Amino acid sequence: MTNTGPSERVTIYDVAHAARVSTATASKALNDTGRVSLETRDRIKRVARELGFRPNALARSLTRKRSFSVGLLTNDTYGRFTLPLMAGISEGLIDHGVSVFLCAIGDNPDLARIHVNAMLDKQVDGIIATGKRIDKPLPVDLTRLSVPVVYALTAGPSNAVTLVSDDRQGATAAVNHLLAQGRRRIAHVTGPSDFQVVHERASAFAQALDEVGATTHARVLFGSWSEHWGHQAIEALWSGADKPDGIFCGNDQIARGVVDALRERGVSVPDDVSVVGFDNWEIVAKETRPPLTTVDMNLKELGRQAGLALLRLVNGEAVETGVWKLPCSLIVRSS
Amino acid sequence: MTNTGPSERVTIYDVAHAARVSTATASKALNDTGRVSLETRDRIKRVARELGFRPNALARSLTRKRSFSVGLLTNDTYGRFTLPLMAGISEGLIDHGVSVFLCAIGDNPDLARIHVNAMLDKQVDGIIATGKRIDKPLPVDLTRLSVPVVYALTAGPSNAVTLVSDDRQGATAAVNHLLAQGRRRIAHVTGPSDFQVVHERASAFAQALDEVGATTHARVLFGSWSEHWGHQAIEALWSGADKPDGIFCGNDQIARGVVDALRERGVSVPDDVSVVGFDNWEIVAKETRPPLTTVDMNLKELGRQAGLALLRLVNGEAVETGVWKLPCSLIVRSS
DNA sequence: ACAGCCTGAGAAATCGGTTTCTCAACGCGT
DNA sequence: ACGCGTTGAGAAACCGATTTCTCAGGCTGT
Repeated sequence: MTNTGPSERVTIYDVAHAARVSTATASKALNDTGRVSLETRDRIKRVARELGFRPNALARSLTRKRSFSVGLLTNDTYGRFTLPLMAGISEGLIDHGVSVFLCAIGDNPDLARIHVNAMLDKQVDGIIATGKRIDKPLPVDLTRLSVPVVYALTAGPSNAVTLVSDDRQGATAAVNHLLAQGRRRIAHVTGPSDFQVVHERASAFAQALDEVGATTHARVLFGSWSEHWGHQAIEALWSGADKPDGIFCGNDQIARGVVDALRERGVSVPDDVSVVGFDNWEIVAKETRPPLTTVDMNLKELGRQAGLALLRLVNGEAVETGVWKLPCSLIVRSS
Repeated sequence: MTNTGPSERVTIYDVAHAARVSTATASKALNDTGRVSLETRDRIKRVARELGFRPNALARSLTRKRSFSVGLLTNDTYGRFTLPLMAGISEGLIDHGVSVFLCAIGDNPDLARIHVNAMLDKQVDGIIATGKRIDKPLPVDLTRLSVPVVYALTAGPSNAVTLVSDDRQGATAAVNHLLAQGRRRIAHVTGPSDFQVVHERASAFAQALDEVGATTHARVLFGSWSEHWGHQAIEALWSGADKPDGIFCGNDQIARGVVDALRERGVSVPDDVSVVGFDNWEIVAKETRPPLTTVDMNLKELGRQAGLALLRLVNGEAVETGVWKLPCSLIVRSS
């Protein structure tokens, strides 16, 4: 029963011959197109199944002018954002028979160019550009391509579809959670002020406090995206009077630093101070003691939507351009 | 100067027509094959350049029976291993015009089957299977495929090429580093005992100590791959007499927990105790206080080699089967 | 001057499908 | 019995390359 030889692939000619019809009829039968009697259609399908026929996607793509593959460009080397996104894209597209070429281009424009050209040569139906931050574009111009492009978590031109998480809504949910815990002296320890998301989150933070009239104790501290900065911030906050009872952090690493620093000072989380992070990077959030309450950007869903949006563009369907903000979810743990 | 219309692609017919030759001659000229006069060859190449001709890879693949794309299968959802590997594979293959289909299959056999079929339909030249651990296979059988398969960081059949990091060598380097610091009472805090790498590292640990006759104080503690376990292990070690002055950890997360726990006990790292981790997961290792000395598995290089090995198999070249162990590097930081 | 070889180039087949066009056979209404 | 529309199926063109085969013309040797 061993499969001798390199198992020559079964072509549509083999199927047609075995079913005693022409390849034209075979093709029409297998694709449920054209005029073929039900009887013949079934017979051909049965024969195809028996022979284990699998159409050569390359040949099909050549005439259909659809390769059923798309390119995914990323400059995220750690994969912290890319892989969840990728998983979502892949999941959303595999149902439509679409596969994904992944290209990690870093910040190298030449490498990016090479990869984009390779993808275009392979006739990708479209491209998804992803990055780490929404206010910087990838190091390559994708606006003059002959295929549609969708941007996710990276800056795109205004006439394109760009998907991002709704950081404002996420931040609001985080602050409202702190308020619901009865916290009123809330600080925001966040990343570098040249990130657009930093401003969005900070502005939502301020507004949410404003709405309950709790602005008196509101403070925003800008720094870096590191645990180290979380420590420093606590040092600064605890060296003054009016210590906060709630801290909303710009990401989980900062939150991790904040929680660790508080513990080292003997401040109990969440009894004395409640802390909320951002990103739901499980490897950090779950290992923090106590596990971190944080905002999840639903990257997988964002990826799915990006994939489906690209598919609609490929099919020539109308798609609303501009920035799509997808909701974040608050993941409540013990902090 | 705007690009009106969907910019019809330039085909080899256009080039041939513009250069007043047949497509046969054009093809031969552009590929530096066949018999074409130098003069004609140059003219055709010039025309092709002027027209911006880029051959349709699909059409080319159809006759050449080489798609110049390979599939990458992974069950690693966080991308901690996959993305560096991917970057290496991609980097090694792009020079050869080969692109990579990435499929995240998790632990779902059906999904895996679907993706493998999609890749085969798209005529991938080969497949690279990657995972998180070398003693478990992916949830799909790749042994009866019509294309070559290379395994990286996952279990493969013995007659295939499997690339893994040389954990024994890496662990030896780690222990020797501790010994070079003058440490003699060394413990090994590592992951679950049902991981093969855990045994390899532990065995290398024991052997390295044996060679300098320092086995008296050698202890191996098995646990989980978490920071939490690092804390617990320190608690256990410090509750007895004969506390270690050097700790080799099974991964960076454990090491992170160990270092944090030591700091909380007022034990100085590295003055009182030296700690070495494993993985060089920078996001953990660099943020540990002090930054972690750790073993890097050189995953990018491993990926590059996996890609090149696959390419050789695709080209029908002889490749030594079995397990290839690639060296690890010790990254010395301050711990 | 003629057979034989080499060179450069094109015609045509091919890869594995899809799609358009054509056509024979059949049913139906009158 | 005749015209007409419908149906099922095949022949052939096509997608965009590569590759084999063929052949005219020039060169060489005797």
